[in-house]
Amino acid sequence: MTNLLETLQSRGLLQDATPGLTERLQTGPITGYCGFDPTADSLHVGNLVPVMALAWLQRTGGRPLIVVGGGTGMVGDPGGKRTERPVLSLEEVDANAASIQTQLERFLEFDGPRAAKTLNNASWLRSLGLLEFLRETGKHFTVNYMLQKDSVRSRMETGISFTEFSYMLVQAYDFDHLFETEGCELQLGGSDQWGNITAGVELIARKRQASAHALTLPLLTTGSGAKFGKSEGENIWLDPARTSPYQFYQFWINQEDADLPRLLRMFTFLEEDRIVQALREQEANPSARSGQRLLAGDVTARVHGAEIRERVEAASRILFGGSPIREADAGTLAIVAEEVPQATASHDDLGSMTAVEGLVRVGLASSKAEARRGIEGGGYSLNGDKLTEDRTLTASDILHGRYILLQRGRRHYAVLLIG
RNA sequence: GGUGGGGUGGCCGAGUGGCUAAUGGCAGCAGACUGUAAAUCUGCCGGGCUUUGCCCUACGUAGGUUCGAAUCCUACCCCCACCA
Repeated sequence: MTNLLETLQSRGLLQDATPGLTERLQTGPITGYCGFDPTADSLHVGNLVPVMALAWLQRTGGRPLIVVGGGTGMVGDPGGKRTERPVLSLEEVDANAASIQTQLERFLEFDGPRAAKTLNNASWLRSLGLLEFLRETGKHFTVNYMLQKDSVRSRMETGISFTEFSYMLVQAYDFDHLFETEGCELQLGGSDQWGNITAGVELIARKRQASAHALTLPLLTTGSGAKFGKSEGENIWLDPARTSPYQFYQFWINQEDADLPRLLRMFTFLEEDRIVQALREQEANPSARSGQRLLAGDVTARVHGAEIRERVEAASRILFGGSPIREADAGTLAIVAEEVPQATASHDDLGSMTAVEGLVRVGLASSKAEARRGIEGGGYSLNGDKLTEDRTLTASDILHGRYILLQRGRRHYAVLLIG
């Protein structure tokens, strides 16, 4: 069985780990957990880093636990926020946790001896009394210890609320609770979580004279230094209702060459040999974008299934294959129309509806003013021909009696269905 | 608590009575080049509209002075520095 740390290291998924973890792993499989924010009913691409890490934990013999923060979410993070975080009801958290679990099932095995398990910390935190907490948990920490954490220290100048100050103890309590009830000895988290995680390690050490371990994951940015996992400011979600599979696929296809080595290792389970080979192909013939195709295909298939992958690949081939869209046959256009954002218009609308209105209707522009500006800048096309000015849509714009293909830039397509 | 400095568009940061929807830079979108890449150059970049123009909203908050305020005055809130 391969070693967890070596695997994570080679996958670019290891930022830091407590010193004793290597030794501990030599003695046998470990149970590890990672917390997720249950504020949405879907994971997004940014969440995939810890998910992949948990998957590797399971694949190297461990047992992954997922904790949704229904309890910690109630305390919230007051720092820097203008409006109070909406407090979700237990039902909402449960519902969100359920849909998140469905998504996780694509990455983790929820059956068998190493079955992954989802827990909600509300179930033990909400009933926790203050005095009990202070007595059982608070007494194990000195304020001096807490003040040494970077997260606290960096806030000493500007001020930190008691709630926020205490947050690390609540998270430590989680870890201790899981240690006791699930035999969980490891917590994974983003590198910004190091302080909070080690607080849990500390609690377990003092309260139980036992050792637990921390492992942090790298903060993901693109080669250009921007936050990863967003497109035009929007999160890329796993839920097809939030981000269509086509858009999801396109997100990965559009990654830069320079990021491919990292992304292929982080977000796929492909063997190292296969990745090296793919990168070599990419370098030899970059314009084929085979690396991006491999990445996008792999991740899309895992999240949405092989069948959906076929469909979005087909649509992408048509749209980006180079042949003029006006020459596409009805079947081809039907495939495309299925996958890209679409809106409908009636035959009666034609003759009065303008291209600008069409662009707004299919969502390629958020307002008519934006659409007009975009046309002036040469940013929009209709059926593959660049729009040079706004004009009325007519019956002659309809392809195969049904479709008007609109486009922003080179990458963003949408279809207006006439019916 | 005292003294001084400051709060400007997604961020950084100019502006200190009208020519300011507000110089620059970053980010973002688009165009050219290319490979649905990067780099580079160019355009757009508060919002809306019946778009050679018009209308909203905006320079911490609330009032005030003025024909006219991001710019002046008053109060309040917050931040920073030094002092206590």
